[in-house]
Amino acid sequence: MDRSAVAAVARGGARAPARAETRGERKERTRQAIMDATLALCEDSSLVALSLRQVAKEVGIVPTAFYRHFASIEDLGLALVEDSFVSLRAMLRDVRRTDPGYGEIVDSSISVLEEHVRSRHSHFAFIARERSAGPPAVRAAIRHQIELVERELATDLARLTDSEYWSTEDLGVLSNMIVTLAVGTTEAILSARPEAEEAIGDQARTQLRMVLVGALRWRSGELAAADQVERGRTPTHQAPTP
Amino acid sequence: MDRSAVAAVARGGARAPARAETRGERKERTRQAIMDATLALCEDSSLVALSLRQVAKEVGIVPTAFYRHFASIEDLGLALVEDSFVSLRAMLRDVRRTDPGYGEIVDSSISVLEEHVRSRHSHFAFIARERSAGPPAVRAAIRHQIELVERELATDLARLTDSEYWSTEDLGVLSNMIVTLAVGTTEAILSARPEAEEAIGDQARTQLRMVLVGALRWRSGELAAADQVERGRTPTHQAPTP
DNA sequence: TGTACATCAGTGAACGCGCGTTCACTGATGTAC
DNA sequence: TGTACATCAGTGAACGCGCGTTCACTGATGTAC
Repeated sequence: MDRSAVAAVARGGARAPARAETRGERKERTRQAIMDATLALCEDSSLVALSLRQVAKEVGIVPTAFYRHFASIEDLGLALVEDSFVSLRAMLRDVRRTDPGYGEIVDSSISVLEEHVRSRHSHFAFIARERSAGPPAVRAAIRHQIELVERELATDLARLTDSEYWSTEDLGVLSNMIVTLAVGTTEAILSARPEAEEAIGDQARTQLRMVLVGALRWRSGELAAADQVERGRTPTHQAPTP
Repeated sequence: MDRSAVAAVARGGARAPARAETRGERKERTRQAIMDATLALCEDSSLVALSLRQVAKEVGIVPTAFYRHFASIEDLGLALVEDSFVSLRAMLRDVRRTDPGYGEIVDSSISVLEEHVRSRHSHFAFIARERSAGPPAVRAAIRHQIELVERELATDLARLTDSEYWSTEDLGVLSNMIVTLAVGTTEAILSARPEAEEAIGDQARTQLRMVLVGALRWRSGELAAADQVERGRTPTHQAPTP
């Protein structure tokens, strides 16, 4: 008896394709099935708790067939990092596509985040989870990718701010903060019940506004802003002394 | 042959105690040894990837003796959450002990964070890691504790801000943002090489200042601040229109 | 203080199970002629 | 177009190993009298 889903489909068992697949196409499809199954299976634990046999069983192949595609679960994890960051970069592209002069950067950016986290749920969950819990190589790969995103955001911010007031270093610090908040918002959306999602989005919008209000008042290399913070407890509504 | 470290110590094998331990004291010591060993073992993976036998071996007891102390690894995890938040709350106490009028809240708070993350390294790493990767019950417990901390911080902030400008809701949003940044800083310290720690602390200080500058300019229920952000790209140095 | 019994932290054998990995294999697909 | 051979995705048996959990046990500590 043949219980292999992949093999069954290959022989036209389900939705018979008009044209027979080539060997390469079928292999690619199995590879994708392995990656999809893995994302689903580790959704509520972690890659480090997942066995090759569980994955194979979910896909409908024999455990040894796994090795035709990946050398190990860790290797598979690295491929999933690649895929997940393709999703993340698609999101960044959408964020940038918004006209930055339109006056609603904050609202639209968070909306784009919400939308992508919803539609690419498992990719974003994978990044958020394995970032701190994955196998060492996977963790390192994710951290590296996030660092790249941070640097890109810093150069975006450089275009939007006055270079007279903003040092390269402080742009990096601001970029890091925004990325940290985005990661936090993503985690919140992922772990919240669906009806709470809107509230989380609103919170994120408010946070981003608070940060940008601070950013506009910021002047690198001066203690004025910091002094202001620590001197009074209510807004002074005065211009900072240059 | 007896290779049980616990048993050996109990019989005075190492640094013989002046007074014989009671049965209860010895049990408590083994319990602590289990918790310490677990923190050490899951340091670079996760609780979900840890076996009862690994823990028992590390402690020097037979696997079945584990059950005298915990019903399962998950149960042990919940005990570790308790312990870890004792460390975290000790940190919060130290943060609050700083005179809030002293004018260096930011510097001293981050220093206290750095200090505690260093000295209670494994507790903070445990929270950061299992928060998103632990067994469901452990994850839930950590999220609950963090939520409590967030609410406490919100009431602290209420005392430091002008209630005319700040709604309860916005205080919660600000509190959530500060906690998110603190978690991010903790993760960064934990995963950084020691020589990079100072730079991370400086970054955290700058971020907290940026946020507080924004917070002082914030006025709940008004769009003024947000409009400001989106209208111009350079600081206007003008008072927000009320 | 001495004795008899209860408690219980830790032991050790045993169980059935899922694990990663090896190996020789099958048979459809692909290719050279 | 037809044939002979090569490739290789997936198979299935087998391995030794570590797993969680059961069970009856040991012997030091604790307690009642």
